[in-house]
Amino acid sequence: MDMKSVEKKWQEKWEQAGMHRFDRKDLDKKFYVLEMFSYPSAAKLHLGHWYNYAPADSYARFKRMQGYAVFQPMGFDAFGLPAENYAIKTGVHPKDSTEQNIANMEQTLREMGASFDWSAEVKTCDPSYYKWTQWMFLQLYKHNLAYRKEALVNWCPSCETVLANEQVVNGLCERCKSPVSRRNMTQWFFRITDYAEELLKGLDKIDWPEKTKQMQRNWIGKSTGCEIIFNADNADKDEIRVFTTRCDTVFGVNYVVLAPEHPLLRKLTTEENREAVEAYIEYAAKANDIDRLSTSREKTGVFTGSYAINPVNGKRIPVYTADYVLYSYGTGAVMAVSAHDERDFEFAKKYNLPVTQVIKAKKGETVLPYTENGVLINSGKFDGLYGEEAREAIAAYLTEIGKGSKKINYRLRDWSVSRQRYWGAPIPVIYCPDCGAVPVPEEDLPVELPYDVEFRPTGKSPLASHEGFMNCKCPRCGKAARRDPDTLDTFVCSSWYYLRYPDAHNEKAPFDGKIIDKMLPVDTYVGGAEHACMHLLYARFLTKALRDMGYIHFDEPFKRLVHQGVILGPDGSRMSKTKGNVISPDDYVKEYGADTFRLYLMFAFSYTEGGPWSDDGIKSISKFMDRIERIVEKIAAMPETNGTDAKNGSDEKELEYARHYAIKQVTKDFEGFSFNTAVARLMELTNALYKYDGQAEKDGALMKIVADDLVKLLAPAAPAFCEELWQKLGHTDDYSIFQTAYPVCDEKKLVRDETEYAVQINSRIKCKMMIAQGLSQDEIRAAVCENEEIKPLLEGKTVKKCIVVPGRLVNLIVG
RNA sequence: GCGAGUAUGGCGAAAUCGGCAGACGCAAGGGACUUAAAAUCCCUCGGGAGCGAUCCCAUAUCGGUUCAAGUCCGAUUACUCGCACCA
Repeated sequence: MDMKSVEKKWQEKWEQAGMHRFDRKDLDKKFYVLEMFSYPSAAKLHLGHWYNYAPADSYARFKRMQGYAVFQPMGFDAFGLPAENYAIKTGVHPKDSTEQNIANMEQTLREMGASFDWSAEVKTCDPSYYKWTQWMFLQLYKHNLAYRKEALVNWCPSCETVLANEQVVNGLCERCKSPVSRRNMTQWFFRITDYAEELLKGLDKIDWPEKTKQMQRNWIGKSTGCEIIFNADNADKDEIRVFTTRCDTVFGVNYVVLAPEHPLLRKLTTEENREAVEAYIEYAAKANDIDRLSTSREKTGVFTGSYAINPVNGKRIPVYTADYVLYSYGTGAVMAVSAHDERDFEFAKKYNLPVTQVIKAKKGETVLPYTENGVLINSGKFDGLYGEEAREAIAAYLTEIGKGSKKINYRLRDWSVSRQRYWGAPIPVIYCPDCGAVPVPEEDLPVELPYDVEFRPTGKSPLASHEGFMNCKCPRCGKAARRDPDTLDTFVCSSWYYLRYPDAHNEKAPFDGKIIDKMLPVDTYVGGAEHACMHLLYARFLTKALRDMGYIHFDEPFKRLVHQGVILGPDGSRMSKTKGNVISPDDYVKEYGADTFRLYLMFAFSYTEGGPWSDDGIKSISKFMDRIERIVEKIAAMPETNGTDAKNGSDEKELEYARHYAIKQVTKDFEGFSFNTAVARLMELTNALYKYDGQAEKDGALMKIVADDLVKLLAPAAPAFCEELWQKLGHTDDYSIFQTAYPVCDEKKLVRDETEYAVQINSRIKCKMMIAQGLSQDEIRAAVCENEEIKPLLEGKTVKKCIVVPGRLVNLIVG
């Protein structure tokens, strides 16, 4: 078959008929299949796009044939650094390159033969979209979920912008890999931490890969403990609050440590220690820049000269500062228990501080530092208590004396969303000398991104030097004011796009809540695992925030999540231009066609695993398709009965069995994204059809039925090819195979008269035998014992036990 | 260091709730058709022993539970991913 022209022909037909357009009158049968939208890159679709989109589209087509009203949209995550970096390098404006790239990618996505509903396309860089991204910001602001504060932020010196914690990988910028430093800047934040607990709990209710859920759990990092107040031994009795998960060790506190950024640090530093402490603060700030990475880094710190009082035993203990304590976690201060914490122990050894044991192992020797649960000693009235019980008792005591209470801490930080870059959605805030930060009124949205901007980085936001953009009037008092020169993190744009698709052309609102409540959640979301702690977490946060504002009424955006695996280069490492191991799908599509290439991708890999690329089998897939085409053509030309009446013989039953077995398995495999086995089952059915065709007498009508089903089962995976075969089979009145019903398995056809059993004696296989359907266990046992191969082996022995696994095996235990 | 995951022929991979390991395919070898090639069709194909029917070994390694283990339990090794001074 000439795949090129066949694909083109059908792609045009589908488009003309609007077959993939979702019709709102089908809302009650909706099935929302979504693939993560892509960044519009300069090149055409790469293998990763193909591997994500093509099989996922087959899944969507499968659901459509099952009778669902499938909604499968596509769009572009079009703002972001690469377009801007490209612009800096080449001078081509990000808007121009992005639009060009989008046009190219739309073209190849269409050639892929995927059934996207292009009428719902969204592009995040389009003012009609980012108007509503800005609207989201305003709603979060209105509900106190967006706030501005000066904060130590991650700064990429090469991209000259702030990065979110999620975008810092091993201390390096996620994009350009340069070391990230820290800076104090005034930034906008989203209060994602307000949702920490719900984001954690919600994971139990969704059908996501366990690994991804685990990653989110770790990222949120819940820990249960206690906050304890240590009063400084000074005139003000300043309260040093520490967080600990081990309040059972509180009698063993040897010193207290403040993070170098802690606000109390300078106050608690005595004059004779000031010089050393100031030097240390500076050292820590710099060290943060260079190697926060290394955990084996030696602990350092200095004494402040002050002391604090342990609230449980009144002991006077020194206050230190050390950068092994992080200001951003907990309270930024810790109580150091040298005997029962590895870090404190190391620090104490280095600076010759005392080590006080207050826990001993339940049995055996206690080697310090001992960090496990244990029995309390040297802890006054709490001596003898163990582990959790001890923590409960001490927490209760601290509460009683007003020096602490139970506390839950999360590792998750608020989401920093300001970016000092040009190519993004402007932050809709105006700064008035009198009124301060004033949100742009909703009716003034969008705050449009001007085109004529010098986007080469200067360390300041490019928009800051665009006077036409910056100057405006304060919406509150009308005085001259300035706009926020920063743009929003692109993850803000992508945190709500799945809500826009179903109502993509709404000009009055981001979406109509009534429609969204019916269309969402996304039934199946397909995309890469690399977004586990970023996009997938942000989207969940935004969904919950919008729900609490009353705009939507569901808790989770993505009911089921599937990650495709990664296709590596032929050498087994990640594809990259520098390694020169990049495989281009285009060459294969040109040679074999898009359907063939898609079918190969589905067959050659376990979808969720991926693996190194090899094209060893692509020819065989092409042959497999030829093989189907030949038998289809033969059957189409066959007279219905071939001059005989060979009906309902054992060969016909076998063929029926093969047909229904394939229906059952392929259905199950598609549902489970196990495409490789689904294709294998279709190969088996094809083989069965050939085998039957080899008979002298055959039932042409039956073969036609089987061929119809075979083509239908294959259709989601090779759509244009199967449309063509469907016509060859004589279905010219039906418009499209995708408007026919997916085959349904008839379980009765899977019941065979006889089944092959494996017969074991003492768990060793001795022979195989056919056993009729419906025999009782005793009858099976009797039949097996009479088997001519088994009987001699039982001579002179007694059968002590007989295990029958219906339809599988019989195991005789003899002695 | 902590957490999660993976490990099956020459290769890609299958294997329901613990029930015939290697489905399906690639590569390889042999054969048919052909003047020849391509295409197509048929056979063999985890390892070892034997003329043979058969027998033994085999799912990273070691041990356990079970009539029965790729699958469950414990330990070990290797690789992948995530987190990484989180108190």
